Amino acid sequence: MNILSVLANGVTEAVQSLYGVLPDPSLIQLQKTRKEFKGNFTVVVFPLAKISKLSPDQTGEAIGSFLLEHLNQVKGFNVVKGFLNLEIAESYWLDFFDKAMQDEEFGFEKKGIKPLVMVEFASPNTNKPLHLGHLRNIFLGYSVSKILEANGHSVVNVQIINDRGIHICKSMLAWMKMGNGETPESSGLKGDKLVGKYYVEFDKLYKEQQKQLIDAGRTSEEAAKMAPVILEAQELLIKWEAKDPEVYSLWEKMNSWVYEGFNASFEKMEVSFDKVYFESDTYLLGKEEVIHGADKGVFFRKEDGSIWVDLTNEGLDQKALLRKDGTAMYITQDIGTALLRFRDFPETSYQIYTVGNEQEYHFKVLFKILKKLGFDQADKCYHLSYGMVELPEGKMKSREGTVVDADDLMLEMQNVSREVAMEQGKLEGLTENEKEGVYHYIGMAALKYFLLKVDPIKNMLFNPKESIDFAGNTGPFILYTYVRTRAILRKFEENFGPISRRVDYNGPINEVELNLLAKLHDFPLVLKESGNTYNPSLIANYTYELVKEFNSFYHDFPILREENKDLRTFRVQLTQKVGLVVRNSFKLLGINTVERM
RNA sequence: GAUCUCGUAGCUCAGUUGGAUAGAGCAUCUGCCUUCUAAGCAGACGGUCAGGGGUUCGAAUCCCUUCGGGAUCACCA
Repeated sequence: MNILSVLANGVTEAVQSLYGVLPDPSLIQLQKTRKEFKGNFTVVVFPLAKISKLSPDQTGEAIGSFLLEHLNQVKGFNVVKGFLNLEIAESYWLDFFDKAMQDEEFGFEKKGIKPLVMVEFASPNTNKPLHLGHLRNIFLGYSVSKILEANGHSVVNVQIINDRGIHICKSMLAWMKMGNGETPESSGLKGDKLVGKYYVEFDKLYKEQQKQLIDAGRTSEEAAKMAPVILEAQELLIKWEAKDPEVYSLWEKMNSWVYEGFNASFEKMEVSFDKVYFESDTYLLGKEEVIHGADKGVFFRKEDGSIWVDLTNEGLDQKALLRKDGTAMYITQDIGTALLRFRDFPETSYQIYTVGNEQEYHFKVLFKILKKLGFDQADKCYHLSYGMVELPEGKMKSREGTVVDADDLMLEMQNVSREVAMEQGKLEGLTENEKEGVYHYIGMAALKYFLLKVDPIKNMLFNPKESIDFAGNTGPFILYTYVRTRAILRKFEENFGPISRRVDYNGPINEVELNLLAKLHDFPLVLKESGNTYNPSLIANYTYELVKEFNSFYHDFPILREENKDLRTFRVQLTQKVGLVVRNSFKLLGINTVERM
């Protein structure tokens, strides 16, 4: 049984036996003892003093004595201003550590004991390359998926690619007009970059034409509607929907370039998907379902033929689902996608959509619609919303060229990492290839940790000029500590053979060792909490605290140089376990560890 | 205008269901490498937890209100 429940039960018994009242569980408040006081866990006495009708300090003393007498895990206590601080016996910590040492998957639930969860993330449009905002999305979604898995769920990672619509037609049109048959091979450009380039070209041309129209006396609204290129793009979309062979094959060709580019980026990011959905496969299904819903009377038709849903009873608005010309909208395809997923994975318990917080309203509406259509799964759809990544000058805007390109940033991180590593010069003996691998991993650790350590719901700031730190509360700092643990273990094994998984040490334990054990003790709780709240930042911050504690230990006490054999082994075991928990935590964040740096 | 969300040190962020004297990193300053990797450790400096009111034995945390930033409220995606 967990020590916290042991203590809670003990306090309950104490109150009942001392004061004859069974206390409500909410009155038993246990927390970790603050550093400046002696003890490991603290009982907040104030609520219990109401039952005892004695002063908090008297009550604390009485409960403390009771626990000392009845629980062998408690070896001492003190009462300070209404707080009962309990000291836990070393035998409890050592026993815990012995169990943890034997549990390779310490803190992890057995995979698959909980129901299947679908996690959607990434979900790019095919007309633009990936940028920093996507990185936050992708790292967040991937990490949440890993965390849920560690909490015992089966998980499928999916993404929906918005591969159809006016946006890709714009790129296609510009390529037809100005591309001269350019391909990724002929230009040396990554496929997504090439297609993105023509999207920008389109926009330039479009703006020029609008300006001419405005100069000729049109309003800006009129100009936006009548510029020749936009009309051409719309025509292209209609041809596409009619599956015009020429248009369709161009669309297929350009999208395939984009996917090749995306896949190269995903590989660098070290993420993967179990299934990819395409809007072009789901929008017709969505249309059908909307029409079906209108026929059933779940939705209603306006005079012009457009189809709407009325959500005013749910506190929302009316929302269009199908245009008067019968074409699909953004939400139409989302309905279709959800449907397809329910069919593909009927055993799914939760569906998690990792999408930015600007779409909160959209998902509220979507889930209500699915519910109205009679899908019970709608109750188990969850919008994992996250804040924007802002630049010092505000939001990233592609039109103003202030987007931070994902590939560029990843490359930049690797470069910085190389520079720092060269200065340190600790990688002698590795081949150039191995070194580049290390630089890459360190760079990705810096980037991923930077984006994941912040609470997802908050907007966060990225300052390109300052680049991402490698010291302090950062990925590389944590990696560095991991590498230290690895070096110690290597040397220990060279000299003394394999490390035992049984903890035979009987104490004493010094304060820093105890802090480390207590931190390790927290790991399963943190993992559970981060799973319940879909929040990787809890893992990130936990890992940082663990590593801080270890560095302090490493600095103050000899490990390999410890002469007492039993103590040396204990400290090496502690080192090993810290290293493993760091590595596993980083896995949950989607970060790979390195052996040297 | 309505709804949602955020506001904690110069900057970037932590702060578990309300608990003790609000914590880290960066930046600035000071020590510590012939001993397990100094991308480290230890210390100093730095706060009206946006302002005001309320609930409570106790509030950064809950409620009300004002101010400030962001987002959303399309037959755009």
